[in-house]
Amino acid sequence: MEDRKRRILQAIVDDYVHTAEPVGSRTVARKYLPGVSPATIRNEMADLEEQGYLEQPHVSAGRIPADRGYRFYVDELMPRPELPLEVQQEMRRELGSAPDPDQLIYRAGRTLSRRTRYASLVLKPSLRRLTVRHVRFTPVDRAHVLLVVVADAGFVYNRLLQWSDATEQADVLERLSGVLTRALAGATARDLDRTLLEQLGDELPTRRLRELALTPLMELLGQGQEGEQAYLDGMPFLLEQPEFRDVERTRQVLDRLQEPQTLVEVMMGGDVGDVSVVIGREQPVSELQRCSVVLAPYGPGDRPVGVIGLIGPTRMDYRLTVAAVRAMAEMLSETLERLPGDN
Amino acid sequence: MEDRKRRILQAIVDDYVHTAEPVGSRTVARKYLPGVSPATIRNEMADLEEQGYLEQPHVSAGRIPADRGYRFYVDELMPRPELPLEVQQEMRRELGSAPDPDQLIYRAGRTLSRRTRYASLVLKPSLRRLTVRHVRFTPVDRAHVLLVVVADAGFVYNRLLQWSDATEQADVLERLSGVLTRALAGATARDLDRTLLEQLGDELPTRRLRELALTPLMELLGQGQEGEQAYLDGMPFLLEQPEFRDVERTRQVLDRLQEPQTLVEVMMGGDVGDVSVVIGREQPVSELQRCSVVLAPYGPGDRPVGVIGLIGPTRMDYRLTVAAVRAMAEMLSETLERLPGDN
DNA sequence: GTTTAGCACTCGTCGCGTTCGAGTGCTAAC
DNA sequence: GTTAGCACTCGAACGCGACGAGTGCTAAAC
Repeated sequence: MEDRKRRILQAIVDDYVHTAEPVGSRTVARKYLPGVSPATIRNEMADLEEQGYLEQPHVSAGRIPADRGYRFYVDELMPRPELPLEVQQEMRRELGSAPDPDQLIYRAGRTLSRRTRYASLVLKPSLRRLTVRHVRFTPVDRAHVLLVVVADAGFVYNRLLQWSDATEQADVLERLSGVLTRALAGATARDLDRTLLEQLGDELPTRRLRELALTPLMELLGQGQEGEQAYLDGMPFLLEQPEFRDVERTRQVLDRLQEPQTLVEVMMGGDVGDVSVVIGREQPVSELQRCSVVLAPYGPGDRPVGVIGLIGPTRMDYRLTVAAVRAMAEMLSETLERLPGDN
Repeated sequence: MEDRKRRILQAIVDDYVHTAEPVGSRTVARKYLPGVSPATIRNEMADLEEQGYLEQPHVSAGRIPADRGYRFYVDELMPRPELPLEVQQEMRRELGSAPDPDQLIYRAGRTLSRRTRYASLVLKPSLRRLTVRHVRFTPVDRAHVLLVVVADAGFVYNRLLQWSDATEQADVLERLSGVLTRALAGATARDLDRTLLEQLGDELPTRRLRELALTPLMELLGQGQEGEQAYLDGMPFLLEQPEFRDVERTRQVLDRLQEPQTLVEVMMGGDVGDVSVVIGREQPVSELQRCSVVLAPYGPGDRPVGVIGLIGPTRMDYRLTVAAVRAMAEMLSETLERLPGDN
């Protein structure tokens, strides 16, 4: 694309992102390309529209970026995403030290949405992606045993099991916990093929134990996509955006967004590597076609285990959101590696 | 209040709740009191307004109930709250059996909001209100220990502790867990005065252990109001209500409602006993003055440990919401007592 | 004394036509 | 290839009148 067209597209995206008003040729000429006349810009804009980068809400309005325009902007035109150092520090402070990783990722989402004024998404790592540290069967009352699996970074997964004579079997449960912890510690779900677990089964005294204890454990370890947990935070920030002025349309979006299934679907749409941006219709969920999502994987060290991100109207501040999501994913990963920090 | 006035007030509330339109004397006469002329009704309505039960949006509109009108309705006029048996069964089915109590209360909120189309509130019991069943210190990695407290009904509370040489001290942690569990099992936070914990301290080998282990445990057990956790679900349902047509006002309400602090505050406003209804301005939070809240305590057996409820516009269907909240609180309490149920 | 018919009055909503202006595309000149 | 000029489009804003729901008051009826 010729340089002037790029500059015009960039000008339109920049302006539209901040004003939410269609941008006319006059505005572009005056504010962004003082050397060029509106008429020239009009010609270029007509070209850009024909190529699908821009669209016109109606004849007598200016242009607004189309999905393709945003895509080009994000890939080629956008200034390097950077967050003011002070904002970064504030985010880090707000993230602070949480009492446990669940709280930590929850706070990460919260801070991210507070700081950017878009809604945040967080995907909690499923046990499948983590390394098991500890398995523990704990009697709760006569008829119930709590299975607790502690994983990497201190993520905890519980399951309450029905169990007759739980209290009498305290020592059995104790031994069971020991055996399973020794066997599984350091293993990821991937390592745990049937064989290993069946071998384990042999170590357990009775067949009954095998069923009661091993089956739910395997379920917990192998839980599929329905086991993924996702949080959404900062919904009300979306209402600040003029595109959500229309309550009926907004309701449909938010309705869909409160379905955990949708969140998981949306967050699975990112690349595995760095920050990824999914713009408007690139997204599979039809109700969210006017929204964009910025996602980044996080996890202790470099191992991505979960996803964190932001969702907003396609007219979102990509530079800000990409910078913020990247920064937060990094902070979160760091913190998860160092774990709780001080206090 | 004379019978006719009561009937008129009831008619106005019933009608307004369903239509969201101010109710005129003609409507009342035709639909609810066919024997009486509109003029008579007008006189009565003027009285009711003077006494603060009704208000008039503007001169040429009908009347709508004032907070005081709703209050009288809820206390005296409302038909006995009852949920169709099939709805109750559907709710019970949806609540079903959850893998752990956290999931259970989450689902309870979700189902409650789905079924009533208002937003649901759930207050998770703080450890202070529960009985301790099990205390467990689990090494996670070299530098961290996870403190897990299992309480009544299988509620789980975690805290990640910094700890040097955690792995080497596995057996110490093991013994520590045993000692503390034996000492604390069956105790509520109330029983745990300083003395008991200090006695415990004597049983621990080193002063270092006392600090590392006991301090966070005491914190966890005694955590005050900031330790309360609250969930909000079904926000988008509120957008279906015509009073939330105005985005700006709605944003303020939702903004406030996403503050966990607010939720706790709101949910602490209920009575301890049965279902309680807090109407409009009776509520301390100024942004929620046009909202009402229906709350009920829940807990295993008859011991209330948490609160569940609904929030909606003051023009909410009190009969439905009271019935639903009551039913859900009962189901939840039952389930928490019986615990996970089958599967 | 209570109820009701009649009536003048209020006031918000809706539909309609007008104006205004931002922005465009096209044409012709530079 | 660029730009000035111009006719044209069309949405937003405004004003205006008609409409109608609903009221309060008065006076008559019960």
